[in-house]
Amino acid sequence: MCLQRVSSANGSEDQRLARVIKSPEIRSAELLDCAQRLFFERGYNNTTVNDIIREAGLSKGAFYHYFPSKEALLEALAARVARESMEELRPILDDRSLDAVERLNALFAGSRRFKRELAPQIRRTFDVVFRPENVVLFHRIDRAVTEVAAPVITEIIAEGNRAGRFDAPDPQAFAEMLLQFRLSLATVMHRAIQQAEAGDIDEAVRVLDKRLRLYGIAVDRVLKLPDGTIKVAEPGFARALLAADTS
Amino acid sequence: MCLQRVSSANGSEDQRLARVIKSPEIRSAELLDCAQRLFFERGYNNTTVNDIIREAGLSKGAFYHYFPSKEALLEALAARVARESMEELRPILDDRSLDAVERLNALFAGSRRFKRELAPQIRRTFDVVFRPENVVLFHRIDRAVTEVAAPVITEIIAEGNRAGRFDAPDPQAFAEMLLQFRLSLATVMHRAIQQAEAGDIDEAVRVLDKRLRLYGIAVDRVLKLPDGTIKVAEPGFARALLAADTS
DNA sequence: TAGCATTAGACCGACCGTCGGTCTATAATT
DNA sequence: AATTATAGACCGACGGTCGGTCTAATGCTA
Repeated sequence: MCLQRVSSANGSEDQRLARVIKSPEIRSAELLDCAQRLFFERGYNNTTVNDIIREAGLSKGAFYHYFPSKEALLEALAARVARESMEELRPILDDRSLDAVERLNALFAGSRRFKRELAPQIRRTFDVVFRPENVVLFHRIDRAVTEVAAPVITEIIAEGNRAGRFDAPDPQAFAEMLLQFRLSLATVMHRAIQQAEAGDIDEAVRVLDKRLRLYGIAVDRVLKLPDGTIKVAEPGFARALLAADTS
Repeated sequence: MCLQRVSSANGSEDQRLARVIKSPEIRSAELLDCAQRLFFERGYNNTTVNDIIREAGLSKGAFYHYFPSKEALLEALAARVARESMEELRPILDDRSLDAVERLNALFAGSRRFKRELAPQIRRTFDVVFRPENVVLFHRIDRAVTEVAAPVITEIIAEGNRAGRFDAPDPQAFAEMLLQFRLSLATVMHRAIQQAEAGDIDEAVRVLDKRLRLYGIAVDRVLKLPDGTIKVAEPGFARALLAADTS
């Protein structure tokens, strides 16, 4: 899909790019694909526009035909990532049989399942994205995710309030605060990944697992639920993520 | 303090910078001063090293004699800001007469007082630092502040636990989570400032004030305190900040 | 309807300006 | 003499621009 180079008519190696015309949707999707791979591998600042177009097999001009700037590409990528992860969880949001607590738990469970399935890739990505020098990348994706998730969480909290399960004075404000809260895991996650990579997997698993449980308790408390109601941790999850083979 | 230009020995105007030698402490402090002003005015990415040395009145070579990179300068600046704001609150931390709840409230009150005193400047700075394109600046300062504040908050929580006022399973983890929590105010703050600048001061004040109260409640709940125990909001504070004359 | 002209816009890549960072020379200090 | 602090010319990388090319679809003519 990436990196096409064409030999010229005379059969000798030709360094020039062939002019290949594709539909704009395909092209921009390909650019996003390449950008995603590279950004998640080396970070935003460490990926040049030239890297991207080399991988995608098209020219500078073409790139700037599709995106007004490198920044804009990042923005578009963040939006796509946010949209896709939302779609991943769609079934849970549409399930009419769940009450607010069950729905929150199902959302956490869903994103755990997703992470387990793609454990090696996720771990590598986290390892890059949570690095301090990659804040820009991290922050843009976070903003995009928050944007799509906030209304959804707000609605769940409002529903929980109506059912008398939650006691959240202001669903929207609480949704925003809870979403902010999840970022406290980024640092912990990054530390754990580093530690695991350094060889101390057991300790890393222990710490991460504990923090996931504490995070769940904090969420419980903010919503006035009994400690342990919201389940963020899960036996074996931390280990599955941290011990994933990323070679 | 910034921008000195010197006429040469022959009395004629000399465009070259004179070689002025100062003690390293002074020099690096001056560089940090200039950097702080510029970063807080235009952001990190929008301030070039040349801008800084022009303002500070010294050469490229001298700059790189003191700091190995622009990044390192930012790091040092963040550390200084964190250290200074900590010193500002030192009296409260040293006050042996306060219990844990009182100490937390005193810390919030102290940082409110600080912000009120410097309202115009603080508001302008927030307006810049909370902008999405300035995440790097924001994040570095946040990290530095978190680093110095975490042990302090951990100790307060532990003390509150011992006194039976808090119920926080893991003081350190809870300290880190609570510190993370404060970032939820950044977005709100930024929105409010924008709104105030757009003219709708009353609405901005109302929103910010409400969010400060809700933030306090969230903190209460995480620590298992009755709603309203921790006072983050204060009558007139939001207005003092948002209506400050920044012209 | 075959053949030609026109046009939109996808695409190319040389080039440019900016900016972080380096290097050599030199002035002051010890 | 050696070391430290400075100056500022210079470098290379990188994001972004610009003039122009190529192609496929559309319109027009005979």
